[in-house]
Amino acid sequence: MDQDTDTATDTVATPALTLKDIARQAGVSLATVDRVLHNRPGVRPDTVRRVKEAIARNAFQPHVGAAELARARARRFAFVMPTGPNLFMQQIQAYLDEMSAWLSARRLSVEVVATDVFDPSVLAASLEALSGDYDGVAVVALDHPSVRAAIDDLVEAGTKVVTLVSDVPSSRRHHYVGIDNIAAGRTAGALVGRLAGQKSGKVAIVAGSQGLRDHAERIFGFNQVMASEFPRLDVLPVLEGRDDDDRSEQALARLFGRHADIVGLYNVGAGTPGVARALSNAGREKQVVFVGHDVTVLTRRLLLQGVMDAAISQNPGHEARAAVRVLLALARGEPILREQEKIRIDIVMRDNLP
Amino acid sequence: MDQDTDTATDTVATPALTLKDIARQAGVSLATVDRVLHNRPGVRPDTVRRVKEAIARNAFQPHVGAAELARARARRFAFVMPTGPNLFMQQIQAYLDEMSAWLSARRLSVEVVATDVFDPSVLAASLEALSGDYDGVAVVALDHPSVRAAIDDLVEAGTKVVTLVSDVPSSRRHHYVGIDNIAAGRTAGALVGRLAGQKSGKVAIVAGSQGLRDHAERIFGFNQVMASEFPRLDVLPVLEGRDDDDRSEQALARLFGRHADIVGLYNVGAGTPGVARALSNAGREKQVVFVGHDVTVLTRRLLLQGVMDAAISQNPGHEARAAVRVLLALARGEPILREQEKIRIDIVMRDNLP
DNA sequence: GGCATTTTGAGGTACGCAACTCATTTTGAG
DNA sequence: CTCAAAATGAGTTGCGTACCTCAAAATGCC
Repeated sequence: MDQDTDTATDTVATPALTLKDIARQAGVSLATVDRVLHNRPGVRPDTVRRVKEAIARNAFQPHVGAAELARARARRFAFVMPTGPNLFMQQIQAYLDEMSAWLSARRLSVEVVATDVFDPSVLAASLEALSGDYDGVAVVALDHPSVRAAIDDLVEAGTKVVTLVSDVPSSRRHHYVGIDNIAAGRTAGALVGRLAGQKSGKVAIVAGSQGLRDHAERIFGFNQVMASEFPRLDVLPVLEGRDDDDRSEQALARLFGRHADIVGLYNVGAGTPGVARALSNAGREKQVVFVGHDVTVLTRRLLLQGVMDAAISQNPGHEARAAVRVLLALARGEPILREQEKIRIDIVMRDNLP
Repeated sequence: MDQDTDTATDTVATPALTLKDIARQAGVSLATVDRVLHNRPGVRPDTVRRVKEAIARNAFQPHVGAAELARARARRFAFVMPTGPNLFMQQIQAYLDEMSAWLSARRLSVEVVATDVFDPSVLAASLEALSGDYDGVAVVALDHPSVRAAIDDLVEAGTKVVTLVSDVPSSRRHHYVGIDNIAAGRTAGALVGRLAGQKSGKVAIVAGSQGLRDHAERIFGFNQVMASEFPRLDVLPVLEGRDDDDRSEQALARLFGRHADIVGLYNVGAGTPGVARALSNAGREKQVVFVGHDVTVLTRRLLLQGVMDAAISQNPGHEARAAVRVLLALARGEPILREQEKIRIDIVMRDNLP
């Protein structure tokens, strides 16, 4: 068998060391290695150093399976998410359900806590109530001082905390699983501008509320791009639809009445059904470039019909799984694969619908 | 604490059964359950049924950690990939390297076998040579009868096989990790057509070779969309650049000389540096919509400069990790999370550069 | 009904680590 | 130097599964 003279083999991973080997190398007992590994007290600093060196020198990784097996209690994670009919949140929950086999094979439990995430004090109270019972918490967080305090308390108590979809950058949360909303807004702006072709005219924006951090950030990014790259397009004042179908529809219908030269439309949040209705009632589906967020049953149909031109999307399945994996890695003390857990800004058009 | 009257908790996963429980429920011994679980011979069909029922009834999942710990030998996977300076393949390897800690914590080994994947007999021989030594093989496969036979042999021998980036649909491979190239071509077509605005004119295509399955499929999808949706654009015959910079540049330069009204350009494979050079030498960066594939150092720069308008991309990190996870799940007999392992067609523009 | 054959039970060992106890050694303060 | 406190060693148990052996029971065939 000499055919493989032009093939090379390169080993990526090898070891097979155990804690016993580390103990021997460091010249200490298993018990001491264990103490160091779990930063338990009662080890002289110098000894700690020797053990850590031995671990580093061998790039030793404790066997995940063995560690998990040896644990006394199972790990519990909580997902704190909004009540109500938000489709995107429902999708995240659906994907959590889909993981149940995966979770139970690892003896993990994930509980969904539904609460009013828009009321800071209610949300903060819900978070405080979790203290001590969970190894990790993922939360769709409103950025508010009392929420921040609640998060910091959890972290202080040793719970791993991940913010989901919406971040609280000033808190001590360990990780944020979600997209950069300014970049998402910029992307929407670039799409509206470029898909409008050489046309000039006005561009409408419908948002849930400018008080929501993610909506405000998207609008900011959108305007940034429009101002610098598409001066021929004139951005109208933001309509606030409160993510409500009827409100959005009516506001937009009035706007269409006043302006005949609208060539672009950016829907920042939910309320897509109402926006689409207003658009078709005005008979402008074909002339107006319509960009929105998230891939749902509805936006999928609108894309296929050509009413909607592009959807900016963050993959809910990815977010659900990334949040679980990050919490697990944090709890185990494993490194996080940043590349893997980063949520991308997806541009979805008709032909690359997932 | 009654504040949480409006919060609900929903448990996603619970159990904590073991094999012993299953044995008791099925009225058999542990040994018999073990025989059924690993389909070892010597169990009456009726007994098998009873055991399987007990497993199903309880949605029992063997503890992954315990199973992994109890295994005698470690699992070995091989990645069969092209030799040479293909940037995309190098990225996949880099991401495999990045997983080394993750792998060794699970006592998995991944070896990269470099070979000439474009020569069917060499590739087939490389695959045959792996037989028996590996639990799983991921291969960037050329679609050719002898390669298909080699894959089928591996599968026959009990090795799990995943095709990577390029598929061999007619083989018995267990899974394909990669994108739908027809849809990718369609997406490219839609982008070129829409970003060209109302302009009419000619569209150029540069490919590596129409003999490569993925390139041919992309071109097919591209033409499909152009014909049906952008009749005002005239697609020129495909230039073959063999993924070579100079060849691509020269061919394209000649084309620019002959046609003054080129408004769109689709680069199907590699050779992007040459394509970009031809474009700027002709002084047409601004008038021509340029869409290509993959996000590399180069395409990133071209996107930022505005020379390139969009890149269709498949995430190499995702592909590397998905291939490993799929092989592992197959080897363990775990279910595959299809949603998670599906490689999406990413549209990357300047503002959503990863 | 006796026999060979198939099926099943019972039990053991090993895997690598967490978590614990208790005895022993080392250390530093007085 | 003495003694209490701190640091460490040695050892045990259990986690849930894979994999193995050997004996016992059940089955089917003539």
